[in-house]
Amino acid sequence: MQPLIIYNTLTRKKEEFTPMNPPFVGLYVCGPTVYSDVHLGNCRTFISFDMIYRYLLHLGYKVRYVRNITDAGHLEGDRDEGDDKFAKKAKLEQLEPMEIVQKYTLGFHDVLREFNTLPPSIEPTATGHISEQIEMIKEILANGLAYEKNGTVYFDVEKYSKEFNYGQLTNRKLEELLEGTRELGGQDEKHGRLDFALWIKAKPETLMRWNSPWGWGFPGWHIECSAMSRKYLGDTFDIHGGGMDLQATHHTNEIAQSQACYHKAPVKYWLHTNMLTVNGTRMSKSAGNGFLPQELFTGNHKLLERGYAPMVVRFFMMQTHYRSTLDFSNEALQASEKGFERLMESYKTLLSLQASDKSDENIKDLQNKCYEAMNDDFNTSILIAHLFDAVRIINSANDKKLNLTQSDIDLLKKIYNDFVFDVLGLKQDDVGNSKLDTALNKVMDFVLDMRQKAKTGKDFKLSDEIRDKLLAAGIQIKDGKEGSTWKI
RNA sequence: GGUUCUGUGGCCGAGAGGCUAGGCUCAGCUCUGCAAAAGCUGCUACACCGGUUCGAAUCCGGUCGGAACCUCCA
Repeated sequence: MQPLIIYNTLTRKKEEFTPMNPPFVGLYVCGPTVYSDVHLGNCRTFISFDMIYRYLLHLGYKVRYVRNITDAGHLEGDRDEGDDKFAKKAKLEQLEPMEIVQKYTLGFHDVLREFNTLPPSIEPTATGHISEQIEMIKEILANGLAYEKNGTVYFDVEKYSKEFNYGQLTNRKLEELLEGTRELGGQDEKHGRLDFALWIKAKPETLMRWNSPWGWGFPGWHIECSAMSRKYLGDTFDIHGGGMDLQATHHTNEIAQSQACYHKAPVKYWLHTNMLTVNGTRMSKSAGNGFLPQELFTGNHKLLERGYAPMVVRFFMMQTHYRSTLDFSNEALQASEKGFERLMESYKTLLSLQASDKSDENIKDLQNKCYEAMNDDFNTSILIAHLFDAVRIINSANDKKLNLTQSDIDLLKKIYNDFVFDVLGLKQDDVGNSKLDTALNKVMDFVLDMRQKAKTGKDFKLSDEIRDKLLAAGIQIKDGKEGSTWKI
Protein backbone atom coordinates (compact mmCIF):
# COMPACT_ATOMS: atom_id res chain seq x y z
CA MET A 1 0.00 0.00 0.00
CA GLN A 2 1.19 3.48 -0.80
CA PRO A 3 2.31 5.72 2.08
CA LEU A 4 0.17 8.34 3.74
CA ILE A 5 1.28 11.81 2.73
CA ILE A 6 0.34 14.79 4.88
CA TYR A 7 0.96 18.49 4.56
CA ASN A 8 3.12 19.73 7.41
CA THR A 9 2.71 23.41 8.21
CA LEU A 10 6.12 23.41 9.86
CA THR A 11 7.93 22.66 6.60
CA ARG A 12 5.21 23.91 4.25
CA LYS A 13 5.54 20.66 2.31
CA LYS A 14 3.74 17.40 1.86
CA GLU A 15 5.63 14.71 3.75
CA GLU A 16 5.33 10.99 4.23
CA PHE A 17 3.74 10.24 7.57
CA THR A 18 5.94 8.02 9.71
CA PRO A 19 4.86 7.73 13.35
CA MET A 20 7.58 7.80 15.94
CA ASN A 21 6.42 4.58 17.64
CA PRO A 22 4.23 2.65 15.23
CA PRO A 23 1.56 1.47 15.50
CA PHE A 24 0.96 4.18 18.08
CA VAL A 25 0.13 7.71 17.02
CA GLY A 26 -0.19 10.72 19.29
CA LEU A 27 -2.67 13.31 18.08
CA TYR A 28 -3.40 16.58 19.87
CA VAL A 29 -6.05 19.03 18.69
CA CYS A 30 -6.79 22.39 20.28
CA GLY A 31 -10.32 22.23 21.58
CA PRO A 32 -12.85 24.93 22.28
CA THR A 33 -12.88 27.68 24.86
CA VAL A 34 -16.17 26.94 26.55
CA TYR A 35 -17.51 30.36 27.38
CA SER A 36 -20.13 30.45 24.61
CA ASP A 37 -21.87 28.23 22.06
CA VAL A 38 -19.66 26.71 19.39
CA HIS A 39 -20.44 28.04 15.96
CA LEU A 40 -20.23 26.16 12.71
CA GLY A 41 -16.74 27.36 11.92
CA ASN A 42 -15.46 25.78 15.14
CA CYS A 43 -17.28 22.62 14.18
CA ARG A 44 -15.54 22.41 10.84
CA THR A 45 -12.16 22.04 12.52
CA PHE A 46 -13.37 19.30 14.81
CA ILE A 47 -15.15 17.51 11.99
CA SER A 48 -12.02 17.70 9.81
CA PHE A 49 -9.88 16.24 12.56
CA ASP A 50 -12.52 13.63 13.24
CA MET A 51 -12.09 12.50 9.64
CA ILE A 52 -8.31 12.47 10.05
CA TYR A 53 -8.61 10.51 13.31
CA ARG A 54 -11.00 8.08 11.65
CA TYR A 55 -8.69 7.51 8.71
CA LEU A 56 -5.69 6.89 10.95
CA LEU A 57 -7.78 4.36 12.87
CA HIS A 58 -8.90 2.79 9.61
CA LEU A 59 -5.27 2.35 8.57
CA GLY A 60 -4.77 0.38 11.76
CA TYR A 61 -2.93 2.92 13.88
CA LYS A 62 -3.50 2.94 17.61
CA VAL A 63 -4.25 6.59 18.03
CA ARG A 64 -4.33 8.47 21.31
CA TYR A 65 -6.43 11.47 20.43
CA VAL A 66 -6.22 14.30 22.96
CA ARG A 67 -8.47 17.32 22.60
CA ASN A 68 -8.53 19.83 25.41
CA ILE A 69 -11.28 21.93 26.87
CA THR A 70 -10.12 25.45 27.68
CA ASP A 71 -12.00 26.43 30.80
CA ALA A 72 -9.68 28.98 32.33
CA GLY A 73 -7.10 31.59 31.61
CA HIS A 74 -8.42 32.96 28.39
CA LEU A 75 -8.32 36.73 28.41
CA GLU A 76 -10.24 39.09 26.23
CA GLY A 77 -7.12 40.28 24.47
CA ASP A 78 -3.77 38.68 23.96
CA ARG A 79 -2.11 41.65 25.55
CA ASP A 80 -2.54 39.95 28.88
CA GLU A 81 -5.00 42.40 30.24
CA GLY A 82 -8.75 42.69 30.43
CA ASP A 83 -11.28 40.32 31.92
CA ASP A 84 -11.21 36.60 31.96
CA LYS A 85 -13.76 35.45 29.43
CA PHE A 86 -15.41 33.09 31.87
CA ALA A 87 -15.65 35.66 34.60
CA LYS A 88 -17.12 38.17 32.19
CA LYS A 89 -19.71 35.75 30.95
CA ALA A 90 -20.44 34.61 34.48
CA LYS A 91 -21.13 38.17 35.53
CA LEU A 92 -23.38 38.63 32.52
CA GLU A 93 -25.39 35.49 33.18
CA GLN A 94 -25.13 35.72 36.98
CA LEU A 95 -23.56 32.31 37.26
CA GLU A 96 -20.46 30.76 38.72
CA PRO A 97 -17.64 30.53 36.17
CA MET A 98 -17.77 26.76 36.44
CA GLU A 99 -21.47 26.83 35.62
CA ILE A 100 -20.56 28.57 32.39
CA VAL A 101 -17.93 25.95 31.70
CA GLN A 102 -20.33 23.11 32.40
CA LYS A 103 -23.11 24.56 30.30
CA TYR A 104 -21.04 25.12 27.20
CA THR A 105 -19.03 21.93 27.55
CA LEU A 106 -22.25 19.94 27.48
CA GLY A 107 -23.49 21.98 24.54
CA PHE A 108 -20.26 21.35 22.69
CA HIS A 109 -20.55 17.61 23.20
CA ASP A 110 -24.17 17.59 22.08
CA VAL A 111 -23.32 19.38 18.87
CA LEU A 112 -20.40 17.15 18.02
CA ARG A 113 -22.53 14.10 18.64
CA GLU A 114 -25.02 15.42 16.10
CA PHE A 115 -22.20 15.61 13.61
CA ASN A 116 -21.31 11.99 14.36
CA THR A 117 -17.78 12.71 15.55
CA LEU A 118 -15.96 10.15 17.64
CA PRO A 119 -15.03 11.27 21.16
CA PRO A 120 -11.32 11.83 21.74
CA SER A 121 -9.37 9.38 23.87
CA ILE A 122 -8.68 12.05 26.48
CA GLU A 123 -10.39 15.40 26.89
CA PRO A 124 -8.35 17.22 29.52
CA THR A 125 -9.32 20.56 31.00
CA ALA A 126 -7.05 23.46 31.78
CA THR A 127 -8.39 23.79 35.32
CA GLY A 128 -7.63 20.14 35.94
CA HIS A 129 -3.97 20.64 35.05
CA ILE A 130 -2.94 23.76 36.94
CA SER A 131 -0.07 22.07 38.73
CA GLU A 132 1.35 20.70 35.47
CA GLN A 133 1.25 24.18 34.05
CA ILE A 134 2.94 25.67 37.10
CA GLU A 135 5.67 23.04 36.87
CA MET A 136 6.26 23.89 33.26
CA ILE A 137 6.47 27.59 33.99
CA LYS A 138 8.99 26.83 36.71
CA GLU A 139 11.13 24.97 34.19
CA ILE A 140 11.01 27.83 31.72
CA LEU A 141 11.99 30.25 34.48
CA ALA A 142 14.82 27.96 35.53
CA ASN A 143 16.06 27.94 31.96
CA GLY A 144 16.13 31.72 32.02
CA LEU A 145 13.60 32.24 29.24
CA ALA A 146 10.89 33.80 31.38
CA TYR A 147 10.75 36.46 34.08
CA GLU A 148 8.40 37.36 36.87
CA LYS A 149 7.08 40.83 37.42
CA ASN A 150 4.64 41.68 40.22
CA GLY A 151 3.15 38.21 40.33
CA THR A 152 2.89 37.76 36.58
CA VAL A 153 5.30 35.59 34.60
CA TYR A 154 6.21 36.50 31.05
CA PHE A 155 7.90 34.50 28.34
CA ASP A 156 10.96 36.29 26.96
CA VAL A 157 10.55 35.95 23.21
CA GLU A 158 13.60 37.92 22.16
CA LYS A 159 15.90 35.97 24.42
CA TYR A 160 14.36 32.74 23.21
CA SER A 161 14.94 33.85 19.63
CA LYS A 162 18.69 33.96 20.13
CA GLU A 163 18.64 30.19 20.39
CA PHE A 164 15.48 29.11 18.59
CA ASN A 165 13.48 30.17 15.56
CA TYR A 166 10.39 31.77 17.07
CA GLY A 167 8.58 32.50 13.80
CA GLN A 168 9.20 29.05 12.36
CA LEU A 169 5.58 27.99 12.09
CA THR A 170 4.53 31.04 10.11
CA ASN A 171 7.83 31.39 8.25
CA ARG A 172 8.57 34.80 9.62
CA LYS A 173 11.60 36.54 11.02
CA LEU A 174 11.67 38.14 14.44
CA GLU A 175 12.22 41.59 12.97
CA GLU A 176 9.13 41.21 10.80
CA LEU A 177 7.11 40.14 13.79
CA LEU A 178 8.35 43.07 15.83
CA GLU A 179 7.30 45.49 13.11
CA GLY A 180 3.74 44.31 13.44
CA THR A 181 3.47 45.12 17.13
CA ARG A 182 2.88 48.37 18.92
CA GLU A 183 5.39 50.08 21.15
CA LEU A 184 5.34 49.21 24.79
CA GLY A 185 3.78 51.82 27.02
CA GLY A 186 5.54 53.21 30.08
CA GLN A 187 3.37 51.22 32.47
CA ASP A 188 3.97 47.90 30.68
CA GLU A 189 5.53 45.14 32.69
CA LYS A 190 6.79 43.31 29.65
CA HIS A 191 10.38 43.55 28.56
CA GLY A 192 9.71 42.89 24.93
CA ARG A 193 6.82 43.63 22.67
CA LEU A 194 6.32 39.98 21.70
CA ASP A 195 6.48 38.64 25.24
CA PHE A 196 3.37 36.82 26.40
CA ALA A 197 2.11 35.77 29.81
CA LEU A 198 2.60 32.30 31.21
CA TRP A 199 1.00 33.11 34.55
CA ILE A 200 -1.20 36.09 35.32
CA LYS A 201 -1.64 37.70 38.71
CA ALA A 202 -5.21 37.64 39.95
CA LYS A 203 -6.97 40.94 40.48
CA PRO A 204 -9.06 41.32 43.63
CA GLU A 205 -12.22 40.59 41.63
CA THR A 206 -10.81 37.61 39.75
CA LEU A 207 -12.97 34.60 40.56
CA MET A 208 -10.95 31.80 39.00
CA ARG A 209 -7.64 31.80 40.83
CA TRP A 210 -5.03 29.37 42.02
CA ASN A 211 -2.08 29.63 44.32
CA SER A 212 1.36 29.49 42.77
CA PRO A 213 4.99 30.30 43.59
CA TRP A 214 4.21 33.78 42.25
CA GLY A 215 1.08 34.31 44.30
CA TRP A 216 -2.59 33.93 43.45
CA GLY A 217 -3.31 33.92 39.76
CA PHE A 218 -4.27 31.89 36.74
CA PRO A 219 -2.42 30.40 33.76
CA GLY A 220 -1.93 32.10 30.42
CA TRP A 221 -3.80 30.69 27.48
CA HIS A 222 -0.96 28.95 25.65
CA ILE A 223 0.66 27.03 28.48
CA GLU A 224 -2.22 24.60 28.98
CA CYS A 225 -1.76 22.92 25.61
CA SER A 226 1.98 22.57 26.11
CA ALA A 227 1.51 21.09 29.58
CA MET A 228 -1.33 18.74 28.70
CA SER A 229 0.06 17.48 25.41
CA ARG A 230 3.32 16.75 27.18
CA LYS A 231 1.59 14.92 30.00
CA TYR A 232 -0.46 12.60 27.78
CA LEU A 233 1.62 12.34 24.62
CA GLY A 234 5.18 12.99 25.74
CA ASP A 235 7.80 15.64 25.07
CA THR A 236 7.62 15.00 21.34
CA PHE A 237 4.59 13.55 19.64
CA ASP A 238 3.35 12.92 16.11
CA ILE A 239 0.55 15.28 15.13
CA HIS A 240 -0.72 18.56 16.50
CA GLY A 241 -3.73 20.13 14.86
CA GLY A 242 -5.98 23.10 15.06
CA GLY A 243 -7.55 25.86 13.05
CA MET A 244 -5.34 28.07 10.94
CA ASP A 245 -6.17 31.04 13.10
CA LEU A 246 -4.23 29.47 15.94
CA GLN A 247 -1.06 29.07 13.91
CA ALA A 248 0.50 32.49 14.33
CA THR A 249 -0.01 33.07 18.03
CA HIS A 250 -1.17 30.06 19.97
CA HIS A 251 0.81 27.35 18.23
CA THR A 252 3.88 29.51 17.82
CA ASN A 253 3.86 30.09 21.57
CA GLU A 254 3.24 26.44 22.29
CA ILE A 255 6.36 25.49 20.38
CA ALA A 256 8.33 28.19 22.19
CA GLN A 257 7.19 27.03 25.63
CA SER A 258 8.03 23.41 24.98
CA GLN A 259 11.41 24.15 23.43
CA ALA A 260 12.23 26.50 26.28
CA CYS A 261 11.57 23.61 28.66
CA TYR A 262 13.28 20.68 27.06
CA HIS A 263 15.08 22.03 24.00
CA LYS A 264 13.27 19.76 21.58
CA ALA A 265 10.60 20.38 19.00
CA PRO A 266 7.38 19.13 20.61
CA VAL A 267 5.61 18.11 17.41
CA LYS A 268 6.60 16.27 14.25
CA TYR A 269 3.66 17.20 12.03
CA TRP A 270 1.57 20.35 12.40
CA LEU A 271 -1.80 20.23 10.64
CA HIS A 272 -4.01 23.25 10.16
CA THR A 273 -7.55 23.32 8.91
CA ASN A 274 -8.86 26.24 6.96
CA MET A 275 -11.70 28.57 7.82
CA LEU A 276 -15.37 28.48 7.03
CA THR A 277 -16.51 31.66 5.35
CA VAL A 278 -19.86 33.34 4.80
CA ASN A 279 -20.05 35.51 1.72
CA GLY A 280 -16.29 35.30 1.43
CA THR A 281 -15.57 36.49 4.97
CA ARG A 282 -14.43 34.32 7.78
CA MET A 283 -17.06 33.09 10.19
CA SER A 284 -15.99 34.18 13.64
CA LYS A 285 -17.35 35.13 16.99
CA SER A 286 -16.15 38.68 16.74
CA ALA A 287 -17.51 39.25 13.22
CA GLY A 288 -20.92 38.12 14.43
CA ASN A 289 -21.56 36.18 11.23
CA GLY A 290 -21.51 32.80 12.89
CA PHE A 291 -24.20 30.19 12.65
CA LEU A 292 -25.03 28.10 15.62
CA PRO A 293 -25.41 24.47 14.61
CA GLN A 294 -28.93 24.44 16.01
CA GLU A 295 -29.88 27.37 13.80
CA LEU A 296 -28.54 25.49 10.84
CA PHE A 297 -30.44 22.31 11.64
CA THR A 298 -33.70 24.13 12.14
CA GLY A 299 -33.22 26.83 9.51
CA ASN A 300 -33.95 29.45 12.12
CA HIS A 301 -31.54 32.11 10.91
CA LYS A 302 -32.01 35.09 8.64
CA LEU A 303 -29.43 33.89 6.12
CA LEU A 304 -30.92 30.42 5.86
CA GLU A 305 -33.79 29.49 3.57
CA ARG A 306 -34.46 26.33 5.55
CA GLY A 307 -32.83 23.77 7.80
CA TYR A 308 -30.21 21.22 6.84
CA ALA A 309 -29.58 17.88 8.51
CA PRO A 310 -26.28 17.43 10.38
CA MET A 311 -25.16 14.73 7.97
CA VAL A 312 -25.82 16.99 4.99
CA VAL A 313 -23.61 19.61 6.61
CA ARG A 314 -20.92 17.05 7.32
CA PHE A 315 -21.03 15.83 3.73
CA PHE A 316 -20.89 19.43 2.53
CA MET A 317 -17.71 19.94 4.54
CA MET A 318 -16.20 16.69 3.29
CA GLN A 319 -16.66 17.79 -0.32
CA THR A 320 -13.98 20.40 0.24
CA HIS A 321 -10.39 19.71 1.18
CA TYR A 322 -9.66 20.57 4.81
CA ARG A 323 -6.95 23.08 3.86
CA SER A 324 -9.24 25.13 1.58
CA THR A 325 -11.65 27.74 2.73
CA LEU A 326 -15.24 26.67 2.41
CA ASP A 327 -17.90 29.20 1.60
CA PHE A 328 -21.29 28.80 3.06
CA SER A 329 -24.46 29.36 1.05
CA ASN A 330 -27.96 27.99 0.74
CA GLU A 331 -27.32 27.04 -2.85
CA ALA A 332 -24.17 25.08 -2.07
CA LEU A 333 -25.86 23.36 0.84
CA GLN A 334 -28.84 22.33 -1.25
CA ALA A 335 -26.55 20.91 -3.92
CA SER A 336 -24.80 18.88 -1.23
CA GLU A 337 -28.08 17.69 0.15
CA LYS A 338 -29.10 16.19 -3.18
CA GLY A 339 -25.73 14.61 -3.71
CA PHE A 340 -25.73 13.17 -0.21
CA GLU A 341 -29.18 11.67 -0.67
CA ARG A 342 -28.13 10.07 -3.94
CA LEU A 343 -25.08 8.58 -2.26
CA MET A 344 -27.19 7.15 0.55
CA GLU A 345 -29.95 5.88 -1.73
CA SER A 346 -27.46 3.95 -3.80
CA TYR A 347 -26.29 2.16 -0.66
CA LYS A 348 -29.79 0.84 -0.13
CA THR A 349 -29.85 -0.20 -3.75
CA LEU A 350 -26.51 -1.93 -3.31
CA LEU A 351 -27.85 -4.07 -0.48
CA SER A 352 -30.46 -5.63 -2.75
CA LEU A 353 -28.38 -5.92 -5.90
CA GLN A 354 -28.56 -9.13 -7.97
CA ALA A 355 -25.22 -10.73 -8.79
CA SER A 356 -24.15 -11.83 -12.26
CA ASP A 357 -21.46 -14.31 -13.23
CA LYS A 358 -19.26 -11.61 -14.71
CA SER A 359 -18.34 -8.01 -13.97
CA ASP A 360 -18.15 -5.07 -16.35
CA GLU A 361 -16.38 -2.80 -13.91
CA ASN A 362 -13.09 -2.96 -12.04
CA ILE A 363 -14.16 -2.48 -8.44
CA LYS A 364 -10.75 -3.32 -7.01
CA ASP A 365 -9.32 -0.46 -9.01
CA LEU A 366 -11.99 1.84 -7.61
CA GLN A 367 -11.05 0.80 -4.09
CA ASN A 368 -7.39 1.58 -4.78
CA LYS A 369 -8.32 5.00 -6.06
CA CYS A 370 -10.18 5.70 -2.83
CA TYR A 371 -7.03 4.90 -0.85
CA GLU A 372 -4.90 6.98 -3.19
CA ALA A 373 -7.16 9.96 -2.61
CA MET A 374 -7.08 9.65 1.18
CA ASN A 375 -3.36 8.98 1.26
CA ASP A 376 -2.76 12.24 -0.55
CA ASP A 377 -3.24 14.52 2.45
CA PHE A 378 -6.76 13.28 3.25
CA ASN A 379 -8.27 14.40 -0.04
CA THR A 380 -11.90 13.74 0.74
CA SER A 381 -13.12 15.68 -2.24
CA ILE A 382 -11.37 13.29 -4.65
CA LEU A 383 -12.57 10.38 -2.54
CA ILE A 384 -16.14 11.55 -2.93
CA ALA A 385 -15.69 11.85 -6.70
CA HIS A 386 -14.72 8.17 -6.75
CA LEU A 387 -17.63 7.26 -4.52
CA PHE A 388 -19.98 8.81 -7.05
CA ASP A 389 -18.40 6.53 -9.60
CA ALA A 390 -19.56 3.71 -7.36
CA VAL A 391 -23.04 5.27 -7.26
CA ARG A 392 -23.19 5.22 -11.04
CA ILE A 393 -22.06 1.59 -11.16
CA ILE A 394 -24.58 0.50 -8.54
CA ASN A 395 -27.50 2.25 -10.19
CA SER A 396 -26.56 0.93 -13.61
CA ALA A 397 -26.30 -2.58 -12.26
CA ASN A 398 -29.70 -2.10 -10.68
CA ASP A 399 -31.09 -1.08 -14.07
CA LYS A 400 -29.49 -4.21 -15.57
CA LYS A 401 -27.30 -2.04 -17.74
CA LEU A 402 -24.14 -3.64 -16.44
CA ASN A 403 -23.15 -6.74 -14.51
CA LEU A 404 -21.41 -7.28 -11.19
CA THR A 405 -20.29 -10.52 -9.59
CA GLN A 406 -21.15 -11.28 -6.00
CA SER A 407 -17.57 -10.64 -4.93
CA ASP A 408 -17.64 -7.23 -6.58
CA ILE A 409 -20.93 -6.43 -4.88
CA ASP A 410 -19.36 -7.44 -1.58
CA LEU A 411 -16.35 -5.27 -2.33
CA LEU A 412 -18.62 -2.31 -3.05
CA LYS A 413 -20.28 -2.89 0.30
CA LYS A 414 -16.86 -2.87 1.90
CA ILE A 415 -15.98 0.38 0.13
CA TYR A 416 -19.16 1.96 1.44
CA ASN A 417 -18.60 0.71 4.95
CA ASP A 418 -14.96 1.72 5.00
CA PHE A 419 -15.08 5.07 3.31
CA VAL A 420 -18.61 6.46 3.54
CA PHE A 421 -19.40 5.32 7.05
CA ASP A 422 -16.07 4.74 8.82
CA VAL A 423 -13.78 7.37 7.31
CA LEU A 424 -16.12 10.16 6.22
CA GLY A 425 -18.25 9.44 9.27
CA LEU A 426 -21.54 9.73 7.43
CA LYS A 427 -24.65 7.84 8.44
CA GLN A 428 -28.23 7.50 7.37
CA ASP A 429 -30.23 10.26 8.93
CA ASP A 430 -33.51 8.42 9.25
CA VAL A 431 -32.98 6.97 12.68
CA GLY A 432 -36.51 5.80 13.25
CA ASN A 433 -38.29 3.67 15.71
CA SER A 434 -38.03 0.10 14.46
CA LYS A 435 -41.55 -0.84 15.46
CA LEU A 436 -42.93 2.08 13.48
CA ASP A 437 -40.64 1.28 10.57
CA THR A 438 -41.88 -2.27 10.38
CA ALA A 439 -45.47 -1.10 10.42
CA LEU A 440 -44.79 1.51 7.77
CA ASN A 441 -43.08 -1.03 5.55
CA LYS A 442 -46.13 -3.28 5.71
CA VAL A 443 -48.48 -0.41 4.99
CA MET A 444 -46.38 0.71 2.04
CA ASP A 445 -46.24 -2.81 0.62
CA PHE A 446 -50.00 -2.82 0.77
CA VAL A 447 -50.39 0.63 -0.80
CA LEU A 448 -47.96 -0.15 -3.59
CA ASP A 449 -49.79 -3.38 -4.25
CA MET A 450 -53.10 -1.47 -4.49
CA ARG A 451 -51.54 0.97 -6.89
CA GLN A 452 -50.11 -1.83 -9.01
CA LYS A 453 -53.55 -3.37 -9.28
CA ALA A 454 -54.98 -0.02 -10.37
CA LYS A 455 -52.27 0.30 -12.99
CA THR A 456 -52.85 -3.18 -14.31
CA GLY A 457 -56.54 -2.33 -14.60
CA LYS A 458 -55.56 0.91 -16.42
CA ASP A 459 -57.12 2.95 -13.64
CA PHE A 460 -54.46 5.63 -13.94
CA LYS A 461 -56.57 8.19 -12.21
CA LEU A 462 -56.42 6.14 -9.02
CA SER A 463 -52.74 5.18 -9.39
CA ASP A 464 -51.77 8.81 -9.94
CA GLU A 465 -53.87 9.91 -7.01
CA ILE A 466 -52.08 7.41 -4.76
CA ARG A 467 -48.74 8.67 -6.03
CA ASP A 468 -49.62 12.34 -5.56
CA LYS A 469 -51.11 11.88 -2.12
CA LEU A 470 -48.06 9.96 -0.97
CA LEU A 471 -45.76 12.63 -2.35
CA ALA A 472 -47.73 15.25 -0.47
CA ALA A 473 -47.12 13.17 2.65
CA GLY A 474 -43.40 13.18 1.91
CA ILE A 475 -43.13 9.73 0.36
CA GLN A 476 -41.78 9.41 -3.14
CA ILE A 477 -42.66 6.47 -5.39
CA LYS A 478 -40.00 5.16 -7.72
CA ASP A 479 -41.24 2.90 -10.52
CA GLY A 480 -38.64 0.45 -11.75
CA LYS A 481 -38.55 -2.54 -14.04
CA GLU A 482 -38.93 -4.92 -11.13
CA GLY A 483 -41.79 -3.05 -9.50
CA SER A 484 -42.03 0.05 -7.38
CA THR A 485 -40.02 1.21 -4.42
CA TRP A 486 -40.39 4.21 -2.17
CA LYS A 487 -38.42 6.59 -0.06
CA ILE A 488 -39.17 9.31 2.45
C1' G B 1 1.65 48.89 5.93
C1' G B 2 4.08 43.84 6.54
C1' U B 3 3.58 38.32 5.84
C1' U B 4 0.99 34.59 3.38
C1' C B 5 -2.70 32.37 0.49
C1' U B 6 -6.05 32.71 -3.47
C1' G B 7 -8.87 34.02 -8.38
C1' U B 8 -11.43 27.38 -12.21
C1' G B 9 -17.60 26.45 -16.52
C1' G B 10 -24.73 28.91 -14.38
C1' C B 11 -23.40 27.58 -8.86
C1' C B 12 -20.18 24.68 -5.33
C1' G B 13 -15.63 22.71 -5.57
C1' A B 14 -10.85 19.12 -6.87
C1' G B 15 -6.58 18.93 -9.71
C1' A B 16 -2.13 20.85 -11.55
C1' G B 17 3.25 21.57 -17.45
C1' G B 18 0.35 17.36 -22.37
C1' C B 19 -4.11 12.28 -20.42
C1' U B 20 -8.61 18.11 -19.49
C1' A B 21 -12.33 15.24 -11.12
C1' G B 22 -16.93 15.17 -8.85
C1' G B 23 -21.63 17.28 -7.00
C1' C B 24 -25.79 20.59 -8.10
C1' U B 25 -28.41 23.26 -12.05
C1' C B 26 -30.04 23.42 -17.27
C1' A B 27 -31.22 21.02 -22.22
C1' G B 28 -31.90 16.51 -25.09
C1' C B 29 -32.45 11.19 -25.21
C1' U B 30 -33.61 6.10 -23.09
C1' C B 31 -37.05 3.93 -19.76
C1' U B 32 -42.38 4.98 -18.33
C1' G B 33 -49.62 4.89 -19.46
C1' C B 34 -47.87 9.89 -17.84
C1' A B 35 -44.50 11.46 -14.26
C1' A B 36 -40.73 10.71 -10.75
C1' A B 37 -36.38 7.83 -9.99
C1' A B 38 -32.28 5.84 -12.69
C1' G B 39 -28.96 5.76 -16.92
C1' C B 40 -26.81 8.13 -21.26
C1' U B 41 -25.42 12.64 -24.03
C1' G B 42 -24.49 17.85 -24.28
C1' C B 43 -23.07 22.89 -21.99
C1' U B 44 -15.19 21.94 -22.07
C1' A B 45 -13.81 26.32 -17.67
C1' C B 46 -9.28 27.79 -15.44
C1' A B 47 -8.97 36.78 -13.61
C1' C B 48 -5.93 39.96 -17.07
C1' C B 49 -1.13 41.11 -19.72
C1' G B 50 3.58 39.39 -20.95
C1' G B 51 7.49 35.46 -20.71
C1' U B 52 9.69 30.22 -20.44
C1' U B 53 8.41 25.64 -23.25
C1' C B 54 7.31 21.50 -28.84
C1' G B 55 3.16 22.30 -25.40
C1' A B 56 0.65 26.25 -19.45
C1' A B 57 -5.28 26.65 -16.31
C1' U B 58 -0.77 24.37 -14.08
C1' C B 59 6.12 27.39 -14.08
C1' C B 60 8.19 32.82 -14.00
C1' G B 61 7.25 38.33 -13.99
C1' G B 62 3.69 42.14 -13.77
C1' U B 63 -1.52 44.10 -13.29
C1' C B 64 -6.25 43.87 -11.09
C1' G B 65 -9.73 41.42 -7.68
C1' G B 66 -10.69 38.43 -2.96
C1' A B 67 -9.24 36.42 1.79
C1' A B 68 -6.37 35.20 6.18
C1' C B 69 -2.68 36.40 9.83
C1' C B 70 0.10 40.46 12.23
C1' U B 71 -5.41 41.92 17.90
C1' C B 72 -9.72 37.44 21.11
C1' C B 73 -11.48 33.61 17.70
C1' A B 74 -11.43 26.58 15.20
